[in-house]
Amino acid sequence: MPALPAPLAEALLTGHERLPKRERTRAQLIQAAIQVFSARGVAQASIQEIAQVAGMTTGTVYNHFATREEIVDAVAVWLATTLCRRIDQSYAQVTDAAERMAIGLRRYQWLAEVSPHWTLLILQVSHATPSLAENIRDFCLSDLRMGVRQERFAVPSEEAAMDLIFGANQAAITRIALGLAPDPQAHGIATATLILRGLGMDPEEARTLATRPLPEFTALSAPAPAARRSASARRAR
Amino acid sequence: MPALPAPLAEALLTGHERLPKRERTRAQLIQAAIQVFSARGVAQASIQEIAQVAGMTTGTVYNHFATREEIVDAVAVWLATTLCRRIDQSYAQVTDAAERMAIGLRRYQWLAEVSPHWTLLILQVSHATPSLAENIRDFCLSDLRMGVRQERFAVPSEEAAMDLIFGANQAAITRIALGLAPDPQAHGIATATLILRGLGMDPEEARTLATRPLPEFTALSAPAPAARRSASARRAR
Amino acid sequence: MPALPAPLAEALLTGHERLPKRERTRAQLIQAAIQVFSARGVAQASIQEIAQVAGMTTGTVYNHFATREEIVDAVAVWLATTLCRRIDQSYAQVTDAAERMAIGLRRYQWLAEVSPHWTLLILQVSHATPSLAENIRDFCLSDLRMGVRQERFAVPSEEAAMDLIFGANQAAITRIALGLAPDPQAHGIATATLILRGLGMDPEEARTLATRPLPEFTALSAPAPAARRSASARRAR
Amino acid sequence: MPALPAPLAEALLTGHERLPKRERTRAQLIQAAIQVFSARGVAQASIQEIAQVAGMTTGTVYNHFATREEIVDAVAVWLATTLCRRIDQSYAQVTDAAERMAIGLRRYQWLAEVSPHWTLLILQVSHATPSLAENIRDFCLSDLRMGVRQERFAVPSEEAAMDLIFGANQAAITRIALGLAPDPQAHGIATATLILRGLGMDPEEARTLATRPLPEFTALSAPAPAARRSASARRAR
DNA sequence: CATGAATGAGCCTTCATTCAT
DNA sequence: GATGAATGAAGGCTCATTCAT
Repeated sequence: MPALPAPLAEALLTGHERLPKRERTRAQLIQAAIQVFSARGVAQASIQEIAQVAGMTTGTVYNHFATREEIVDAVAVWLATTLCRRIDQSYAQVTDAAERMAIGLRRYQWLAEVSPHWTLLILQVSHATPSLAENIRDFCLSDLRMGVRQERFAVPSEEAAMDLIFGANQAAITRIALGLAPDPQAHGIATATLILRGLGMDPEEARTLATRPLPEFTALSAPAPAARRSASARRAR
Repeated sequence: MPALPAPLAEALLTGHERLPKRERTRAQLIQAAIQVFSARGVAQASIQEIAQVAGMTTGTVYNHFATREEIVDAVAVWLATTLCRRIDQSYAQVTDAAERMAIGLRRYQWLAEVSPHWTLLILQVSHATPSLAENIRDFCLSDLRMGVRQERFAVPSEEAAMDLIFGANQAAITRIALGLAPDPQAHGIATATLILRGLGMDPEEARTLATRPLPEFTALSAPAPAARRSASARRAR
Repeated sequence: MPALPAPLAEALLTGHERLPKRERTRAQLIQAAIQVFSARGVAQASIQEIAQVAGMTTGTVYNHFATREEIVDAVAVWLATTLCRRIDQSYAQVTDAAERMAIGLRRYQWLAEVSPHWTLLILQVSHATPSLAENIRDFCLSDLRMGVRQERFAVPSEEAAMDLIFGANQAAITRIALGLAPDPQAHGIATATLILRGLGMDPEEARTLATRPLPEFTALSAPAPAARRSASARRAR
Repeated sequence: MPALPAPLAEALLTGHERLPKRERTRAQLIQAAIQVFSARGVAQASIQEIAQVAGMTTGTVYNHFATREEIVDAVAVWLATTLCRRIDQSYAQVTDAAERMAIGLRRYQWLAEVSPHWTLLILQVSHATPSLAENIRDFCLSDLRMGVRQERFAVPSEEAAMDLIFGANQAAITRIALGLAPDPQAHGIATATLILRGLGMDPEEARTLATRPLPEFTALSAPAPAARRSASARRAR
C-alpha cells in the first residue's frame, strides 16, 4: 500500500502503541483489512487473508468482529475518523461557503491524484457500506446549507444539489484515480467549475474559485486528546 | 420482476417463440439472469440459481456462456439493444441538443420512477461490465457535442461535462429508484436543471427545459395501431 | 502434430478418400482423437474437443463409438495396424533372430528420436488400453522364440525375457522421447546392447549388432490389398 | 487395504496417536488417500472421496494440502520415508554391490508378491509424481556405481544401465503384482538373473546371486524383542 | 446418419464461521 | 484473549452421455 501524502499520513498513525492490547490488535486487523481491500477489492477480500496479513488467525478476527460486514464497517469508520476528518479539518478556518465547497471538491480530487489506491479504497468502501458516504455527505451538506444562507448558491432543492455535487465529483474522482484523466488537475478544476456553476454561481467566479490553489494542511495540534479535536471539528461546521 | 411500462415492454418481448431453439434457450437464460440479478444483485447471482430459474441445469448454461462474466455481458447487450435503444429512439426527431439532453436525463429518471427494479438492474450491470455504460455514454456524448456546436452549452472540457452529466444523473436516478425521493418528478426536474445550468445554460431556460413534459414514445414497427400505443404511453406517466 | 518420417507417413494415409462414408467419418474421428491425445494427453482428452477438432458434433462421435474407451481402443488398433505394422514389416526379410531383435529395439528408439510426439502417444495409449501393447508384444515374442530356437538367446523363461526386453526398451524410449538423452543414438545402442547381453549374447556381439545401422524401409507394395499384406507378414514371423 | 508383512507394517504405524493434532489429521488424510488411490487408481481418486474415507470434509483436506497434486506428493514422500527406506535399510550391511543389486531387485519383487496392492500403489504414485521414483532411483544408482567401481558390472553408460534395471524390474514387478506370474519367485529370480547378466555379470554367478535367499529384516529401533521379528519375516516369505 | 442441445453427476476449490483448547 | 483446526455450504466449471429432430 503506497504511503499517503505526509499531512494525511501523520493523521493515520497517531498513538497505536499507546492503545491497550485489545484496541491495538483491533487496529492491526483494520490495517490488514485495508491492505487486502486495496489489493483484492472489498468484495474479494477473504477473512483468512486479512488474518494472515495481520499475522493472526481467523479465530482472532472473530474475537473482534462478529461478521465479515463488521470489518468493512470498521474500516469505513476508521477512514472517516482519520483520513476524511483530517481533510475536513484542513479548511476549518475558511468561512466562505463557496470557497469551502471548492476546496472540498478539489481536495478529494487531489487525493485521487496523489493517492489513487486510497481513493479507490474509499470509493469501494463507500459503495459497500453506507456509513462512510454518509459521513462525508454530512460535511458537504452543511457547506451547501451555509452557501445557500450566504446566497452564494441558489438551488431548487438540497437533495438535487447533493446529487449534483456527490455524483459529479465522484465521477471525476474515479476517473482521476483510475488514471483516465491525462491532466488530472485540469480535469478536477473543470469538473469543480461545472458543479459550482450548477449550484448557481457566476461562471467566471466558479472558474476562479475552482482554480485557486488548495490551502496547506494545518499542523496537527499534537498533544491534545482526540475527543477534544473531534468536538471542535463538529462545532466548526 | 415487475413489468415495464407498455411502450418499453413491447420492445423486449418480440417474437421469442419464433426463434430457433438455440436462440430461444439463450433468451430464456438471459431472462432468468435478469431476474436473479434483480433479486440477488449482479455480484451475488450464482449460475446455479440462474439455471434453476430458467428451468435448466448448470451444464446448459455453460453451453451458451463460457463464463459467468459472459452472462453479465449478454444481459448488458440485451438491455442496450432493447431498453436503451428504445429510449434513445423515442426522441430521435428532436433536433435541439439542449432539449435532447433534457429529455435523455428525464427519461431515465422516469424509468427509475416507474420501473425501479429495471433501473437498479441497469445501474448494477453498468457497474459490472463496461459495455452497457459505454453504449449510453456514446449517445449522450453526441448530444453534448451537438449542444456545444449549437452554442447551447459551454464547457471547459468534454470529459468534465460527461462526469457532470453522468455522475449527477446517476445519483438522482439511484435516489429515485431506491424510493428515497418523496417527489420523484420534482427531484428529477431539479437535478436536470442543475445539470443544464452546469453545462452553461441560462438558469431560467434550464428550468423550463427540464420541466417540459417528455415526448410520447413513437410507434415501433408498422402494423400495430398508433392510437393504442400513445394512449398507454400517456398513462404510464 | 508434427509429421512422421516419410516411410511411416505414407503408411498412415493410404486411401482414406476411397473408403465408404461411414468409414471415412470414423477415420477422421480417429485422426482427431490422435491429435487431441497428443496435445492434452489421453487421460485429459475430452470427447467434445475430439469432435470439435474433427469438425463434427459429439453426437456423431457416439454414432461411431459407444463409449470413450472405445475411442482409445480404436486409436490403439489404428496405431497397431499402420505405424507398428509398418515398422515390423520393415525388416521382414531379416532371418537372424538376434539381428531382428536388435533392429526392433533400435527402430522404436529411432522413432522416439525423430517423432517423440508419436512415441509418447504410443506409450500413453499402450498404458491406457492393453491391445496395442499386446500387438507389439506378439511380434517381439516370436522373435524371442526364434532366437531361442536358433540358440542365439538363452533365457530362463520367456516371460522374464519379455519383461527384460519390453521394460528396458520402454524406459529407454521414454527417456529419448522426453529429450532426456543428450545423445539419443548412443543411449539407444547402449540399452540395446545391455538387453542383448541379458538375453545371453556375447557382449561383443551384442554391441556389434546394436551398433549396426538400421535397414532402410522397403517400398510399400502399392496396389496390393491390405489383407494380403498382413497375411504374408504374419507368415514371415 | 490388506496389511503389509509384519516387518514393514511396524514401520508404517509408529505412534500416530502421539502426534500433535495437525499432524495426526494429516496422517489420517494420507492414509485415506492411500486407500482411495488403491481402490480407484491415483488418476481417478477424488478429493471428496479421500475426505469421506478420512471421515472429514473437503474443506479439511484443503487445510492440509493446497492442491490435489500435493496429496500425491505427500503420499509419495510417506511411502519413500517408511516403506522404501525400510527396505533399503534391510540390507545396509551388505557390501558387495552385485549382491546389493540382487537383493534390491528381489526385495521389491517379494513385496509385489506378498503385497500386490501396496506395490501397485507405489507403481502408480511413481508414475504420477517424480519424487518417489527418484528416491528409489538414487539408492539404486549408488549401488550401480559401486558395482562398477568394484568391477562387478561393466556397462556402456550409467543411463542405459538404469533403464535396464528399472525398466525390466518394473515390468517384472508389475507382472507379479497383477498376479500374471504363475510362479512369482521363479519369475523374479529369472528377471533378476537377466538384469545382472545385462550388467555384465557371468551368467552362472548372476543366477546364483539372484537365487540366494533374501536377508531377514533387521530390528527397527531398540526395545522390541528381535526373535519375534525375524520369525514373522521368515513367515512372510 | 448426423446434429447439437440438454443433461446431471461430479470435480476442485473457496470461505465465512464455529469451537474446543 | 488467542489459537487454528474443522466445518459445510456453496460456487464455478467440465464432460461423458442421451435423445429428439
